[in-house]
Formats: sequence, C-alpha cells, structure tokens
Amino acid sequence: MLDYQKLAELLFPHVTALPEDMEAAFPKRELPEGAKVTRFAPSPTGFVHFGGLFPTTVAERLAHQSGGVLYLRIEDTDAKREVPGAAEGLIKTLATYGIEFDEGAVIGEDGCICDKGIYGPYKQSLRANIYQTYAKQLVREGKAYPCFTTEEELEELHSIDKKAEIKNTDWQAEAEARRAEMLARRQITMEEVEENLAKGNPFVLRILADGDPEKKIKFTDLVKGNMEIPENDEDFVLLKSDGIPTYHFAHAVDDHLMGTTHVIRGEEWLPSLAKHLQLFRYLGFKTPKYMHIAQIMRLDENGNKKKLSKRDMGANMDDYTRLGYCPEAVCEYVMTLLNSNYEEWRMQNPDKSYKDFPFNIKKMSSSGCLFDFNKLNDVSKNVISTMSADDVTDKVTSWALKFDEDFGKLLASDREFAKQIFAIGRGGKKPRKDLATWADAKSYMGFFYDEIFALEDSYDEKYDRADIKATLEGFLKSFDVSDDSNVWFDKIKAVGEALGYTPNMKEYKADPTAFKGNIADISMFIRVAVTGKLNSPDMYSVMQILGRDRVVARIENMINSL
RNA sequence: GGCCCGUUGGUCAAGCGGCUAAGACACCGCCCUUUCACGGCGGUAACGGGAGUUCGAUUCUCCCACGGGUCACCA
Repeated sequence: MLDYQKLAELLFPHVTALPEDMEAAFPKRELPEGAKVTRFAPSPTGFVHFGGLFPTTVAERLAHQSGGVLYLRIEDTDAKREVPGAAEGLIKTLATYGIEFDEGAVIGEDGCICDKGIYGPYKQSLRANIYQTYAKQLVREGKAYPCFTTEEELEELHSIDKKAEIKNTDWQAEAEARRAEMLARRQITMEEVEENLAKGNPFVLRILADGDPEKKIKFTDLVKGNMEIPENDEDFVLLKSDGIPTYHFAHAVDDHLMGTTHVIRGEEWLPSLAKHLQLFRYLGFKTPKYMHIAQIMRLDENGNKKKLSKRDMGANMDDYTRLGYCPEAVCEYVMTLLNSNYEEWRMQNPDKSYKDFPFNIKKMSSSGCLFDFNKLNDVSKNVISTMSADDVTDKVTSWALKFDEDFGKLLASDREFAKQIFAIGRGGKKPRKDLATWADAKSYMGFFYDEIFALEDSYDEKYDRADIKATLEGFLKSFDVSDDSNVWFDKIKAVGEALGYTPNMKEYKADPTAFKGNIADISMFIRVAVTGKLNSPDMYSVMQILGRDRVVARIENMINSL
C-alpha cells in the first residue's frame, strides 16, 4: 500500500492549492430556474466545419432560449496540433452564423483573443494549475497514480500505434497486452517513483480505474435516450507528461468549474462516456446532462455513409461563403435538420427569425443524416426570395467583389441599375426564386451587362430565319420604351400575327396546324436577341431596365447576323 | 475483433399497438403562363430480415444482417 499523501507531495510539490480553493474561485452560477449553460469547446486545429456548426447551433439555441449562457472554451491541450490563428478564425466564422458567445474566449478590440467572464482563463493551456490541484487530490485519495512508461515503450508493447494500421490489428492480443501492462503499471512502488523522479524521468498521471466492464451503467442521454454502457476499467491518462490534461480530465474539471449544465457534442464521444462518468464520480462533481448529437454524413464512392470529414465538399464553412451561400440559408438548413418540426413552423411563421423557433430537444433525430445540397438550395432560394432588392444587390455585389472581381466591379459601377434588375419579380406573395447562391446571379442576370452579354442560346433550326428577321425588324419599327406593358405586348402580337403566328394561345392549342406558330415563338425570337437566352425574367421589365439604346443595338446586331 | 449507437421512399423525416404509413426536397406529368421562375394539382417511391408478445405490430422483446462510431501522453 502506497502512502498516497507522500506520493502526492512527491509528484506535485509545487501545487499548494486545494480543490476547495478552486471551488471558491469558481462560484456557482446564479441563473434563473431552467437556464442552461452550454459551451463550444473546439481545439484550435483548423476551421469550423459543418459537423461542428451543428452541435454548436444546438448549444447556442438551448442557452439563449433558456436565458442561460453560451461560452467558448479553447481546448488547446495538444500543442503539437495547434494551428496559429485558428481560434480567431473559428470565432469569426461562428459569428457569421449567428453564434455569439456571452462569455469565454472572445475577440477583443485589439483583434486578439481575450477572456470575458469570471470563469477563466478560457484557454485550457493556461489552466494547468487548476487541473493539477485536482490531480493532486486524486493522488492523495489513491485514485490516480504516476506512470513512467514512455510513449516509445508503449508503442512497442502495442500492436496498434498508427490509426492507418488499425484494420490489421490483432485485437485479442492487443487487449491482453494492454491488460497485463496496466496491471504491471499499478504495481509501482514508492522507491520506483522516487528513483524515476530523481532521474528527472517524465511521467503521466493515470486514473486508477475501478470499473468492471461486465457491469453496466444505466445512462440517459438527452437525444439518444436510455442506454447501458460498460463501466470503465482502463487506466486512461489524466495528465500528460507536460502536466497538461487530456480531454477527459479537462472536460470534467472545466465543465464542473465553469458550471456547464448541458454538454453538447458529437456522438463520437459516446464511447468515452464511461470514463467521464467515472471521473465526475471520483472528483465528487455533479455530472452535467449530456447530448450526443448524430453526425452529418456523406456518401462515399461505394454508396456507404461516412462521417462528413474535413476534406469533403461542404465540410468547411468557408466553402459556403465561397460558393455564395448566405449564412441565413445555412442556418435555416441546419435548423431543418436539427428539429423535424422546424419546416412546419417556418411555413406558419415566414417572417420570423429562426431564433424565435421554440427549439425542442425531443425533436432531434438520433441517427446521422446525409448532407443534401438539393435541400440546402431549396431552403436558400426561399430565404433569398424574401430579401429586399437592396439586400440582394449589396450581398451579391460584395460576394462578387471577392470571388468574381470583374463581375463585382460591374455591379458596383451602377448600384441603382443592379438593384432594378434584382427587383424584377421580387416582393409579393409569389416571388421569383432564381437564386440559391450569390454565384447564381451571373448566369441569371449577367446578360444585362454588355461586357458579359453573349448569345448563349440560338434559334432552333425549325424556325424560318426570314420570320425571325421580320419579327425583329417589325418589333424595332414599333418599339417605344415608354409604352406600358400592354401596349408593348400588343405591338409584338401584331408583328407576329402579320407573319402568321397567332397571338391567341388557346386558338393555337386547339389547332396547331392552322398557324405557323404562336406568340410564344415570336417572344422567343425577341428574347434571344435581347438576352442571348431562351429563358429570362419578364421581358418587358428587362427592356425597361436595359433602356432603348441597348435593346435596339442588340436587336440590330441579331438582324445583321441572320 | 470488443464495446456503443443507429436502421420508415433517392434524401430529410412524421408516427409512439389498430392510419388508405403525413409532410418537405429531388424526380416525372398536368394546369397557369410570351420563356423562365413562382404558384396550383397529381404521380412514382418506404417500415432491413427472422422469431416472439398480442385479437392486432412500423410501433414492445430477442436474435441476425447491414450501416456508423470508437478502442492514443488527439480532441
């Protein structure tokens, strides 16, 4: 039997604080009944991806909907993987998706990350003394012990050392080796500890696991429901040799001290839940509520679902920006995936912010869903269709200035002109839905600009060139931009009728053989000349915006080319 | 391989012992319409398999299959 008190002093001579000092330094939060405290706790190793935005949106909604607190904690416990500037990027990206933190690591006025709130520091690398205080206590209580086996030695003992080779692992042998090794580790004597310490050998602190995997813990996850998980019997690492905690230990200590009520994270954490529960128990902490959110999936080349990973299209939130999706649309899509009754609510409340939606944990799906660009596009079209022409103009312009500079400059050169274009068919109960992304704008309305205008579509062979020419000439002869739309259209009808193309669609449908064609054909002749395309928004509006000179010039060009 | 989670149409999903098994996206057709877009109407399409429990199972239980996740001094 080791003298734990002595061991604790040997291991952590510099740690003088006690757990109660920490409890005093991090007082319980005083929040109204039912208020939830949630957090986003990323490791600063890269960008925010869709799979990360997902649970974070849940955390944000739950906190703010309940009058609680959402805070950001940076889990930079692995210096090797840290990417400079990643944390700043994460915060900014999240902000564009409506995720604002009340507390934690925030970007200060100087553009650098600073702490806001009294539960800091919010960077785990700065909290070593806090973790070590609890670590020391665990040693005192005989719940943790030092392990001087180096990483290299460990690797030799294990048949797995690299993720890539995991498929070739002999799991049986692995488990046995592990077991034996763990038992041996536990036999460490005070003499060995002193000897190693004297040599300056590094150590990790391991938990002394008391679990029996044959026994199950009953547990209720707020989204997964009831489940049974085997108790933990693995002496996992609490403190790495640099004195910095692993995720598990930091999670328990921080979420306790910072008063997290709901731990919201991806379901990939489910397998280590037993460790966390054990840790909370060892430390005498009340366990928070857990919500393990199903993963977003993608289809691999074999048609199987796979977790959406960083490299996949649609994973990096910056992809959406680049592709021209507006954040509102992405949020909207996320909400439809998160709560099955969201779309229904949206239909009844078309003008409200998604933040007014009563988010319901019970309406969350427990199985992973496939990312669907079709659906995103549809949602996005709806979102954009309700925006004002001013909004759309500004948003398309600023997007284009960044990702399609020439086009952006065109739009910016005459904002009023651009705005008139985007105003076509906007407003009213049945707005046009042409744009799913800002990138769609160019193909939709680029033809308005002579710099971009091109004959994308051509007349079908079946149409008599002479008729086309006659239509265009006839149209030009009577064209007057100041005509109202009825007069304007009547003139077109007259031109067509003279050529044997009936203006009466009903008549035409009743007996197509009686006519050369109809008003649709005539309109098309003009449309192609003016817009270069078979399809366009309302042609009268187009001509009004284009103005007399451009309309005439384009038609004359077409006549000359026929 | 052990453990955990999951499985309703192509996708997202409602359902919570008795229903012709909702709805949305996508797809197809029709209508409206000068094209497109919008809108309207309609259509194709689903409970992974097998045992139980039950008068009756998509719904409850078990087994199997399949899919996913995880097994680090990474989070």
